[in-house]
Amino acid sequence: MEYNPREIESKWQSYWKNNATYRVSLDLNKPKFYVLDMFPYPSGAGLHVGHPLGYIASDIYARYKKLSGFNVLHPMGYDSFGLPAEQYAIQTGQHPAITTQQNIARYREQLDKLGFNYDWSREVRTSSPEYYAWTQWIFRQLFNHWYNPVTDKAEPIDQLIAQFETEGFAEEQRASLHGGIEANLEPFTAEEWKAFNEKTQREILMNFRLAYLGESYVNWCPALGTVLANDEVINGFSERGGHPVERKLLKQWNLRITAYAQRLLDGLDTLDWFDSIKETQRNWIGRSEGASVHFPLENGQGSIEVFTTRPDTLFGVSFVTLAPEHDLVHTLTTLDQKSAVEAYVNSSKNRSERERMADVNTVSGVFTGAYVLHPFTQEKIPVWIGDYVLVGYGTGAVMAVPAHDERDFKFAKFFSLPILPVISPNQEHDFEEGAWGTKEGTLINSGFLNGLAVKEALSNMLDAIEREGKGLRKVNFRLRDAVFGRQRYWGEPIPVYYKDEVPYLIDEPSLPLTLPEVESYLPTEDGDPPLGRAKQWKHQGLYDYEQSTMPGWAGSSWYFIRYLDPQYPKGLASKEAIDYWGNVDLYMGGAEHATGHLLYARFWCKFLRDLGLVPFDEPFKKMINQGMILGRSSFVYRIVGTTTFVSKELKDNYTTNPIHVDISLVDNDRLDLEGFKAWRAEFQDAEFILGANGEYVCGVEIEKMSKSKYNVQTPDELVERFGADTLRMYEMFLGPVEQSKPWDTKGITGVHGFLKKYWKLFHKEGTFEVTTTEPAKEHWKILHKTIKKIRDDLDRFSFNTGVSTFMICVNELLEARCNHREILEPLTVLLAPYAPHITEEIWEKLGHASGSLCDATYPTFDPEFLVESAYDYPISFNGKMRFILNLPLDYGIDEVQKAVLEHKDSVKWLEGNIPKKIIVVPGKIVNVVL
RNA sequence: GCGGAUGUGGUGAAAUUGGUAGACACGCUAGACUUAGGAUCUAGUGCCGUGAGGUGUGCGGGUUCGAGUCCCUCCAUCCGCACCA
Repeated sequence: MEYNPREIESKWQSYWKNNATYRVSLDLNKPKFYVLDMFPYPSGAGLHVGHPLGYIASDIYARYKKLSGFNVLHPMGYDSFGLPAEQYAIQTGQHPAITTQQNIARYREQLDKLGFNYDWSREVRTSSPEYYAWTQWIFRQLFNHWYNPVTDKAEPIDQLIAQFETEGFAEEQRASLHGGIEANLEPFTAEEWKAFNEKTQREILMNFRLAYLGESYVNWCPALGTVLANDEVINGFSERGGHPVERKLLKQWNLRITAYAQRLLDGLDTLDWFDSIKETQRNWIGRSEGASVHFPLENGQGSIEVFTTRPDTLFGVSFVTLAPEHDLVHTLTTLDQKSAVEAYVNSSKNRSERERMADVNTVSGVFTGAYVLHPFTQEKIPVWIGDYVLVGYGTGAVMAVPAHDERDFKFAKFFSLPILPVISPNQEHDFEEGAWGTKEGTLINSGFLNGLAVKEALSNMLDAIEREGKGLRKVNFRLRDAVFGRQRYWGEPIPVYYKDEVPYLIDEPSLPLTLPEVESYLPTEDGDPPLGRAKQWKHQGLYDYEQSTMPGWAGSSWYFIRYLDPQYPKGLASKEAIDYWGNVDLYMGGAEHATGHLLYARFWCKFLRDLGLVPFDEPFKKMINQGMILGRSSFVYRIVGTTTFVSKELKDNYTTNPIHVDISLVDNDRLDLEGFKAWRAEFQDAEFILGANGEYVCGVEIEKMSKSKYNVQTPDELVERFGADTLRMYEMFLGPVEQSKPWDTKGITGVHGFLKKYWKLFHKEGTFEVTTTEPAKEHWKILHKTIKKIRDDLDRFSFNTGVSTFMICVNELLEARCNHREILEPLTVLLAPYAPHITEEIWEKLGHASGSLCDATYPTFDPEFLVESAYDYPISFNGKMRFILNLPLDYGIDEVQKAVLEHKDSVKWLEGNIPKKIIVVPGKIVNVVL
């Protein structure tokens, strides 16, 4: 019987489905293991070979854990809200729910063909109302909680209200707040609080809520009619569609992720993730330590607060710069400067992010006419405006020290402002040429800091600032609060309605607040989001609902919890399920979510932890990021002005144009000539100038997979031709799973050949035949060597070397003509995670008529079988290996040395010299030093 | 500019703790069986050299009996961030 993957695979796929082989349930007698794939967005294009790479790796690992006695949770679902379905709806009028449903069906079909061990009874879809009811529920909690900096956790807003009613809001409490809470919030007494009307009270509380309505600059994309997150904007263009993006001040729902900045940073140290991702998150959170310092206005009307990481250079301040959007710009500008300032502020407002980014080197700014006083010297310091200062970072104002900061230097040079060195560099430096930005040197011109090294000056100055009430030590984060509203249709409705323009939450029993039907998915004529078209959609028939929907990352920020108990009607998941399954032990997915999904999910997890809803602080303990699979495009070379195509090696003899050719017409870079002519009408009369062997050789380039480049490889055709087991093993064989690599089917025959050889081990002249006789020592050795290596490779996620190990094992067993059941049966279990179909078939043929191989036990390694009495020592002379010498392993160092020197080949390499030293590492190597 | 990663045959790669560099596979070369199968089997295949041998892990140094692996300098490529005070 021939190995027939198509027959075997459909047989076992139905078996697994009919017997619910992969369904798992809570089992307190077994240790749990949670393996999770980042769930896909079901796009219309279906899966290409890049998608399953991570799924295959996690599937192998999940099966390995299962066979090792763990109760393994391995679920799958769909991140099914998103812009593409909405765009499609705008073009065609088809409801996004229908498109999404169709795409999911296609994904499911493709996934099923690859033989994954997902427990599909646990499927979640972020767009289903049963699921997003709980996404909305979490929003309610965020709205109803604030971050208490004293206890360092989220607490019910009712507790804060109770405190306001008894104690009011004191200045000291205001000072201790952090995490984006408005700095200009005025203190009030309990009596004052009680006297406020409801609207005022709610406005004050909005400053504390973790989900809050706030005015902020957003990335507005006019073409898409929506706001985009920073990570959805690439160089001033939308990630999707490539439309221009501009800055716009908008009232938006925000999540106060900044309250969790420190915890998000600290948590990274506990995670088993790649350093690159952790480092990216650290940079994104961007913690910097320094001080906020007040510069009193010359006219006595308040002060400008700046943030600096270099308070040691305070005596070198020659001006203060405000961001154009800074609140004080209008009040402090003098009459003479008014028109110049207004012109500048307006021009920078109209300058999009894109333009500002494009010319980083252009200096622009304007003098306000106002002055502040230096906090220590009382000298007059001019106040300027410059758009190199960002309103969203620090206080939106900087103290400019041109001698020691490159940007301040450029600004000072451009406007001929004074440059005052306050650090004497420890090497040659010209202060006319540039800033001395490093923290090395000795303080000069700096009053009480003179003579100190920078480090000492820093701490002295910080002490002085606090002691003299000029400011405070402060930690600043680059991280901004996350905008939580999108002007789109296909997302979770935000469970809020408005009464007198004040937002109120929908009651918990009324959730989910489902999406209304609309006749078009475009923004309204008035510029309202698509939900504005649902005129009858009102709370209790009276009050307008919020018209924004949640961003794409809302549903994906907690889906890993829903899988634990996906149908639970009374909460995110039952307590028993959460306590048993806990957080994710292995998370598999792309590295592109480093600053999006992975940060938001960690934030929500910490919040839910604060509420006591989950017992863990981090959602994903270990993560592996699979590399991207790139396309391998093929080219033909058309001689200009003809329909003649020339083989690659001859193309330089002609003037040619390269043309992308569909990779299905190319095998090992050789073009299928007839197929090419039939491919497109314009090529039907094509003629070819062939190269050696009468073949047409195509050119090759590595590019992203894309329809227009004809280089998309879907898994379907490969599964059809070679089977899922071959594709699974081949994707693993390509290289380390975390590495990006071009897709290339060249090697797939090698892996397919391996499975055929494995099949051949059990068959003699077409019939299944294994012997129950006792295997030879050599056979046991091959098996246990393989068990050890396979387990080691799985434990370090080295799937590519695992495949090689199986190849070596099967080659050796064929060579040794081994068909002993005692060897081949454990080998079958060992291989099962990689190739689940063929091994099930063999398992059945081996006589396990009932039950699945999935219930077997993974073979364990017994070192007994590998014990050797002798070893092939590589003998080196001066570090160069010269010959192999087989010696007993119980030889002592002296005996080894003696044996080496007595060997006939040693005479040649000694060249009559007496060795200076002979290094013997028992069981490893011998090195003779001459 | 900052941060992270990578650099090994014609190709994908392996070498887990400093110990035989190139396992495994593709491709290629030669052969066997056959005559259309995208099959199977055998042998060879880093480079130079007929050979003995020499040489070889981006470049240049260093540590070591011994370096792909550790240290220093430089180069190249990829990814992320980027006026962050």
